[in-house]
Amino acid sequence: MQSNNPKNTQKFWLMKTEPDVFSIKDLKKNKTTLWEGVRNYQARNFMMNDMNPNDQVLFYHSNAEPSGIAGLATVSKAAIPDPLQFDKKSEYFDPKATKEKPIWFCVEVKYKDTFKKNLSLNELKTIKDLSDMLVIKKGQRLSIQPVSEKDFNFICKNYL
DNA sequence: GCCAACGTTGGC
DNA sequence: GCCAACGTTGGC
Repeated sequence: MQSNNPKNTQKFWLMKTEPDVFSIKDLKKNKTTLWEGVRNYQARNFMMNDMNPNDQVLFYHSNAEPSGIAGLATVSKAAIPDPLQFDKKSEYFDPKATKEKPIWFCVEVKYKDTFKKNLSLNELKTIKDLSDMLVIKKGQRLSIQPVSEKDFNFICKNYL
């Protein structure tokens, strides 16, 4: 699969996770994790086609109190077939997937940093410089979203 | 726990 | 290929 973007360009992302399931603390403890269980084609396509090692990630807690950006991570490995699609016992098992023709992919993500204070969704919505971010848009459910370099840097500079 | 918004499925 | 019905996400 050919990417629209050159492989050597560093890109920026926001990745959502429910902290009850897997939080920035868990990532810090584990150092790296496979971003398994994504079952949305748009999010899959980002991982499969556009995410490369060394891309930077805003680690976002959803369904949290409060929801918001909790940390930083980096993409440490390019996409591989999501092992859970082959695991009959997993809730992410997909009977249509085969080893020859996997359907779902996941990247590996590595811990980088934790925000001293979560940058909550409420606060994000009030920041004029970040008004283009997808995550603040109503009804935006995509669990992996592209972030502009400008927004990424602004957040790190002012809120980390 | 509610429900708006969105994605997916499947009948036609 | 349309679209109604259903399932899921995720803020609140």
